[in-house]
Amino acid sequence: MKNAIEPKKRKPPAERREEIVAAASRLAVAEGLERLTLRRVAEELGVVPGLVNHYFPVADDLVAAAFGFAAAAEREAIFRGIDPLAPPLAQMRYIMAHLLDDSADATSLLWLDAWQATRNRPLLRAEVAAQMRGWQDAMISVIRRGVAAGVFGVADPRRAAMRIMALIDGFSVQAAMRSQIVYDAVRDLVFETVARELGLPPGALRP
Amino acid sequence: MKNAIEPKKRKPPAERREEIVAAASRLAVAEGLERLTLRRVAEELGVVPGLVNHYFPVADDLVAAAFGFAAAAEREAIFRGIDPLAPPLAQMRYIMAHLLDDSADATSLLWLDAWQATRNRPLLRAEVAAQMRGWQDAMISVIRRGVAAGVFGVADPRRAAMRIMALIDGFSVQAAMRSQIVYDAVRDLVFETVARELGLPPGALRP
DNA sequence: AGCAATATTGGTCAAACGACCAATAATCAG
DNA sequence: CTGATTATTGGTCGTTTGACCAATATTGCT
Repeated sequence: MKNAIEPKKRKPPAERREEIVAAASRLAVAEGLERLTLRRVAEELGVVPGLVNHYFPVADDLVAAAFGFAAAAEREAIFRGIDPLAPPLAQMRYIMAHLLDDSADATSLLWLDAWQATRNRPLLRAEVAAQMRGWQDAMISVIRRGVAAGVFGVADPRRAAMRIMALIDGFSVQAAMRSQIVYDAVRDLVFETVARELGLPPGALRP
Repeated sequence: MKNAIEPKKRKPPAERREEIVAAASRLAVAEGLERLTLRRVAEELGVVPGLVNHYFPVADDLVAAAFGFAAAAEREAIFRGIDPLAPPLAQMRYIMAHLLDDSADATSLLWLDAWQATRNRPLLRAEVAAQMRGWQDAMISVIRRGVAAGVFGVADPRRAAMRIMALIDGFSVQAAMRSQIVYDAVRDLVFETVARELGLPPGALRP
């Protein structure tokens, strides 16, 4: 019984690092990138601030990693829920439903934080750009499948995906203002415009 | 010659207050809302930080006022440049050209800052909401004029304005990422979609 | 002219932050 | 088993921030 309060435990570096990023990601989603500090992450894990600083000598690295973790996790969760055997229209409807869900609020705020913070954090900007590319690639492949199946009338899947993502970005801004009236109206706009972009009838994507 | 360096001058409170807000607005546009602090504003004006604090005992008030000033100034500058005798289509094309101009970068970044900062600043959120309403109202009246003249095919001007503004918000996000390729593609999307929203041919608004 | 009001100064204060560092102890290689 | 490595601790340091305050000087009112 050397230390009755807390035995000093040591974890393999890779595991500890992942643990830190996960905690930081949780904090980022819950309270925003602004409040993501070394001290808060350390407190969340029950370790000393210096330890977090040991793994992330530059704080911006941690912010970028936390955002990347959260964004990738959410994207993968959505795409993991897709039935690969479902028709492309159903797949697209599933994606849109989750992106424009009421529960997407926290994610929208996180993205908004990230876009703003890229202004002064080059590392975060690279990570945000990478995550946006990840979304775009995923969207492109879904569109391609729809085109191959003959249900989407799209000439250039890549450009269509870019336009759809831009629309959803605009939706995130509205979500941040928390005006339910605007929120619903813009959601309708996104559903309609995306449907039109894919050569579908106006209500084809609405849940 | 009591003080050879700087004579202590006193200005009428209203004028001084306006001077402070103007300086803060300048700073907000140039460096972002993040770097808008009492000290920087004071330095910009050549006064002591305590003086700024005297006029704005709560710093959030100054941030909200600075954003409101900048946003209102830009909006009024655009609408003042509109020829009231020009046909509605030309008016709309003028507005869109200025909103999606390359020089709109600084403004886009300011709005992005503001949207993000509403998360923790209720006063700023109210100001942002007010400015968004201002834009929406201005847009509605232009649309109404076009509808009255029979050149815009719009059923509900209010909803059309909301949708158009949401599209432009999405464009601001892309502008913040500074990827020229995406930037141009999204600009095309906005031009096309707004034209479609107003019942115009696809290229009607492109400059 | 004299007085009240207050704009303006100059300074302090505590809080929070990232960065840094020496000391300790757990882990692993030889 | 022994020594090298390094994860982890606990603490300091300088910076920046918003807030606060007493003292002073200017303005406006009577």
